[in-house]
Amino acid sequence: MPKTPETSTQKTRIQNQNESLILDAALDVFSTYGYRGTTVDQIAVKCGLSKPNLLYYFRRKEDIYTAVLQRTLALWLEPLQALNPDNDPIEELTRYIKAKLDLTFARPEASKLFANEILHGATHVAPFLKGPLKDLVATKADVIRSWVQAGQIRPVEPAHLIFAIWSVTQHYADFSVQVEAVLGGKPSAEALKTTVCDILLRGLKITR
Amino acid sequence: MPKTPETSTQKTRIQNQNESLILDAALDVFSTYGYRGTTVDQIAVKCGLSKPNLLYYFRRKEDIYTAVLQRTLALWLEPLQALNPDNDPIEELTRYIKAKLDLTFARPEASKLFANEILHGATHVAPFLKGPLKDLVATKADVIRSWVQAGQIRPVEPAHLIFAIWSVTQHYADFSVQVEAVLGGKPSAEALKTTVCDILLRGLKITR
DNA sequence: ACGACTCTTGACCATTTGATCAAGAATTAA
DNA sequence: TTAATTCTTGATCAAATGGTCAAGAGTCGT
Repeated sequence: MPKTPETSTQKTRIQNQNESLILDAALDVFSTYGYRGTTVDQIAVKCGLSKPNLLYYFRRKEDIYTAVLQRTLALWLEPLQALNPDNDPIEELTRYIKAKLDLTFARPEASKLFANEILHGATHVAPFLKGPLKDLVATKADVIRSWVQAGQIRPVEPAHLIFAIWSVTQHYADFSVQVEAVLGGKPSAEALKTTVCDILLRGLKITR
Repeated sequence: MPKTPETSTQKTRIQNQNESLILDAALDVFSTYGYRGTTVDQIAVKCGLSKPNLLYYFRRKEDIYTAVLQRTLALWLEPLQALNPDNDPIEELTRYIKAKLDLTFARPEASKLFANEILHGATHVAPFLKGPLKDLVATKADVIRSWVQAGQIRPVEPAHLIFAIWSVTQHYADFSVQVEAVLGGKPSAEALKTTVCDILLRGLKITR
């Protein structure tokens, strides 16, 4: 009986190589055209493989989609996980926002893919949202709450501060077309970091 | 020669009625499934007309899409247009944010439709972004700049403050699935207004 | 070199879907 | 009522697309 890649125990050199090729191409195409707007053939052309060959590595189009989505989720949790309760809150939040913006500029396709998935009901990542993401936000909300109680920052709804950081930073990836149209060009990544931190964090600083 | 609705000078009672039915249904479906994810038949079923009948009123699927998109654009400009330079800046910005959030909760489909359009390259609204939207933002950025120069609020990059307001408010429509998954339920619209205004505007207030 | 397994693809299929059209039903103005 | 116009739809088409398959090409351990 011929083994299919999915059921094989050990991955071949060629398997690793081609799956990687496919997922890279798929990220590009899915993030640009959405799930339904993407054809398997588009991905195939982009990575230089034939359509049946793609479907040899991933049985269904949906399998490609979930695989590429899965690969980006870890990337999403990472920066928030690093929020350290023992450091200065403004410094920590500044670092977090800057890390998020770095991600936004380095991997805008990942942001767009995720945005599209949520926008259309998150049918493939609902467990992720209700599980790991919810838990992580709860944990980090506690961190922010502890900063408030220690008088290190002014009172704020922790979860909504996190939402605000997410939405503003990802806005520059997801809505880049609009941002560039309105500004008349790409904003500088470095200037943006200062500007965004300013808008989001200045209200948290204790003034005396 | 039979007249097609598009070329007729005066619209019939039935024309007005059915076009409205179609566009209402189309907004729902397009905002949920995206452009490619939507079939003409889905819209037809939703509004109780036959598919060929839809295509009698709108020749192509794309015409339905642009029509429903067009109808929402005015809605988008409205609240920002009301920003009045002669009033107190914090009050004005608070009013703007609350109006935006009201829109978000009243018409989340409109927000999602727009988000989806931008996310996928804004191919149908590029002229809108580079024209009316850009102009309006420029005008209102001047208003904000004048507040800064008058010492009424602390210095801020006006365009990016506007972006921040857009992204945060629309986040609660576009990413509602994520917000609700993380919070474990729908946030209260009224509480949200206070929270969001707080996060976005507290940093602008002059402290003495 | 050989045999077993893995990889690749041209040809093909079934379904979906945007769009057309002719013919009939409903509406409207006279 | 009548005739012109507008509205409606069943039937149908062509193209796009997800997915299959058998047969051949390539790879690898021995």
